[in-house]
Amino acid sequence: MTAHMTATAAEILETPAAPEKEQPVRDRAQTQARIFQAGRALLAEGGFRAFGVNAVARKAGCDKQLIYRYFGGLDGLVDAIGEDLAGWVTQHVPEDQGGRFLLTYGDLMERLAELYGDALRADPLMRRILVWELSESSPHIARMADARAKGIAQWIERMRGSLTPPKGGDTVALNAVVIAAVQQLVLAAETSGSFAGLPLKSQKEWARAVGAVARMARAAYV
Amino acid sequence: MTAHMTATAAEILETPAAPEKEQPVRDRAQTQARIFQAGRALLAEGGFRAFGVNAVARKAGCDKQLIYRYFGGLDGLVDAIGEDLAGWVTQHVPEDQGGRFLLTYGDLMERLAELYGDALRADPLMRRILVWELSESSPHIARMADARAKGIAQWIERMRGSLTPPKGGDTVALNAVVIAAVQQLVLAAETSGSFAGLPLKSQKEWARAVGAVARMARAAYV
DNA sequence: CGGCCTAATCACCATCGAGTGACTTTGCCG
DNA sequence: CGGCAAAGTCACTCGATGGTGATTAGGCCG
Repeated sequence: MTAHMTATAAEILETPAAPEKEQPVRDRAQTQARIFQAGRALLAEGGFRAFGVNAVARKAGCDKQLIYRYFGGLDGLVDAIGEDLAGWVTQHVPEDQGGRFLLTYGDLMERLAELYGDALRADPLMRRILVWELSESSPHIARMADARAKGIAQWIERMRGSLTPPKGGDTVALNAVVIAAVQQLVLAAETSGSFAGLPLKSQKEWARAVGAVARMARAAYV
Repeated sequence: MTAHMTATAAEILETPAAPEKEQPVRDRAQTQARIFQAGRALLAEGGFRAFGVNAVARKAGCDKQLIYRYFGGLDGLVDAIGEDLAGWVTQHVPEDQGGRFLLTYGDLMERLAELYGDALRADPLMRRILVWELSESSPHIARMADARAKGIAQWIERMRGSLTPPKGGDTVALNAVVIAAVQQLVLAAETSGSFAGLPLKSQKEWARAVGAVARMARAAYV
């Protein structure tokens, strides 16, 4: 609720969560980081259902009161986690060409689909947050979604280089569709292991899905 | 948990939820239907977060004990709702051609995307359940997802008539991608009102999104 | 050494959730 | 009319939750 005590994500992450000492006692920054990481872990493992003051405190191995003191409550903690994830796209979706030439705008989008999918599949926390976004709307969540949208836009901006988008195509909409498909498939893969009859468990199966997305992307961009 | 008392969805729906009498007292079928509808409504309105024995009983205007008696608990109620939704695709996604000719397989998929999107946008309950599917995996939920996948497959089967799928294309994967995109966009539209920079609030904005999906579908199927 | 600021914990509250057993009411049928 | 099974309600336990005020414990500095 109140944010007067809230520490920025950057401050917290300076201390690298210190796995060396279990209870270094009396180190505020350390404790703060422990709470922060506990929150992340809890969210990543159990989703927002398992996410609560008591649970976080238990996992962090400290009193829940400290969550209120250092983060101004659960909301503050969520904000901190969200802030930390603001630059997620730029941090987790690489900007290389994987040794291949991106000749058309379609190639570019194909590559984005591939990389975005991989990044998402490697990050349980982000997946949980995406589901969270779908299940309720709140200020924090909206901000995260916005940041991600901007990140994707920037990625495209930087990656496309001299490639020009197709003349008649509605690139914003087409991009959104590609990203949407990838996202839904990744999320569905986790819980149900398949989507609309398409199995999505093994790496090979995932490759098949990505292939389909790629085909559509390339085809759509003239 | 136990299912010995569980009534089938069909049985329940025979009684059309009787909005005429508020408290018809002492009518088991009626009460059962009230509980059933309360569960549906609660799920549709508040999602699975607001879904619980107490809440359902409150909404149904009866004692929660009856939920245990008539449905064998919350799980049983969920099962009943799920059963009722088993034929959702066939019931809610129409099988007409909207007065237009489906000349290619791509046209067919375009039409499916359109109709599936509309059906989903008109059904809050189904949307909630889709999100639910993404946030946890349970037997009920898996069954519902399977039923939906089958429904979609049947829809295509019946609609395609003499149209033949493209030779080289992986239709299963391509279809899954199209459906995935639509689904993700609909779900995102509800909570955040946009997706990856594409606004999704008004009907016009939605049409834009559908247009993009359609373009990709048509392009992908040769 | 002693005080003091602060990290951290303890003890507690109200509330809500699932779940259960005992109870009361009602309609029906002999 | 009497009883009996079914429909429905009540009252409670138990555990977990979010949230708060008072209290303890520890390091640092004069």
